[in-house]
Amino acid sequence: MLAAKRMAGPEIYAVHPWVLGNLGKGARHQLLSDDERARLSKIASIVRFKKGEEIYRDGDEADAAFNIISGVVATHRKEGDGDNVASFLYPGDLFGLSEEGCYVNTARAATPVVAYKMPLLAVRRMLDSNADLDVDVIIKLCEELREAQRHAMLLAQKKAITRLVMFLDLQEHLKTSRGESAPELYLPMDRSNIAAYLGLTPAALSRAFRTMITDGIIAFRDRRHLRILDRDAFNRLADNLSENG
Amino acid sequence: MLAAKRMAGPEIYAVHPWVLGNLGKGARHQLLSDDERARLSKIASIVRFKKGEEIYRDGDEADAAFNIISGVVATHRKEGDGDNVASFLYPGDLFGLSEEGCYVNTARAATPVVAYKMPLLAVRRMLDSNADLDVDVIIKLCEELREAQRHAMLLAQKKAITRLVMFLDLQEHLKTSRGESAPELYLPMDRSNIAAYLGLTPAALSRAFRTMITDGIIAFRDRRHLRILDRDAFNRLADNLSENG
DNA sequence: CGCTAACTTGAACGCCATCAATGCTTGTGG
DNA sequence: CCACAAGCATTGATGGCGTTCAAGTTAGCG
Repeated sequence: MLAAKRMAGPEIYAVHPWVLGNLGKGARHQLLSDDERARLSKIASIVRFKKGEEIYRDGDEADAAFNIISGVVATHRKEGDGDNVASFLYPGDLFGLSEEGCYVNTARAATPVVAYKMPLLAVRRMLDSNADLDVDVIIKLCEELREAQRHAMLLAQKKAITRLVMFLDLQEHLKTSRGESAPELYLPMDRSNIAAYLGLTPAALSRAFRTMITDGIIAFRDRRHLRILDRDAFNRLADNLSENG
Repeated sequence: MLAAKRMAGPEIYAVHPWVLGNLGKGARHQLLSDDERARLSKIASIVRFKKGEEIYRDGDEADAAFNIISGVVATHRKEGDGDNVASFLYPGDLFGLSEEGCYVNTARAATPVVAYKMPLLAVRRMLDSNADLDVDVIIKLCEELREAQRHAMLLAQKKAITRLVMFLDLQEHLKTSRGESAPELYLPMDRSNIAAYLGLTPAALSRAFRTMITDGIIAFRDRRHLRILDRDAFNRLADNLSENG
């Protein structure tokens, strides 16, 4: 059901770190040239995963990197009380590359997923012989770094609602950075996945949603589509965060 | 009290990401060649900061990068309920580089600090004209990324003691990666800084310490030096985390 | 030696985890 | 297309833990 794509092959999107300072109006750009995509597609194969299926496991030998075509992947890490979600990955994202030797976290399909699978060895050979890709890797790493730091700041919040607002805010930025302008926010992943990302139990997440619904700040059309009704109240919560009133 | 250094100039240390997979026995290596250090030292000046002093502030125009000679720097970010510590930076660390345009967090001396200050423009010129430094930047970014992800996983823990154990574990790895083998752990920063890093209040941190002391797991010589007495109990807590026993 | 800031400790409250039961969706097979 | 089953989400009740506010103590520094 994708819009027809003339050009096949991996697509890696990222915001250019030195185009904008903050996560303001950052749009994501295609990092790969047509030539690079063509060469990558020669060594890539298309793989499919059912929702909930494991793509790779913590400790497995890292032999391939993945580039998402459609769907959402969640990377997990088992810690103390169950496993937490370290990141959500969307179409255009690349994962499985940062590791050498063994994967350091577990990747699982949060929705049905279609992806390019590329043998790590071949990718690394390309990187070695192509200085241009170095810059791309740096850009991608910067993006992942910023996201990890945002995630940490989110998790440092003490109240469930605060974390949820930061999460929704982040999702909105992702949406606009993809160029979508729908008034609704789409949350493709399960509640339990969101809860794990927020460091909460599903029950606590549900209550936080309920509170915001009762206060008339947000409304759900169905379990995955929500709309922000009271933008002022929402921003008041969000501003709390980035500017500490 | 540093060992005499024949060679002056910036030093940037990092673990090589593809020497070891995990944070196992990873030792940090000097990334810069003597030549690079010599050239960097030409554009660097030495600056000093008193404990608590602000090095740069969120939103300031980013005009310089810093390389720590001695002391500890904490990067802060103001969020919802006060400001949290995003990272601690030690001698050999480089900071203020990831940004272009404006600093995205506030850096503050957690102890008295001596550092090299390098104009960003000059550093960037060097990077552009020197492909070797690209790899160094990638290595450094990988390291920061891993650390940010560990921080997030730490913050996803629900109990104060769990977070504290993960933090102490991390400090131990840092110590061994610096090649130190003292039986004591040295915590140069204030309690309030540690609490902010752990996403806790100083009160909660104090209670977590007290519990571990009462249980005979750790003991303090003074406020900054502690020793792990019951390694088994400590590891049991730590293993809890990475293996979900 | 006294001051100040940081740390610790105490008591009460509030929020989230936990456990358990109900209700809703989704996917499967008849 | 419908019925059923299994998983997921919500809701309720309770208890533990961390926050909060405040007082007392210690450490660090002039």
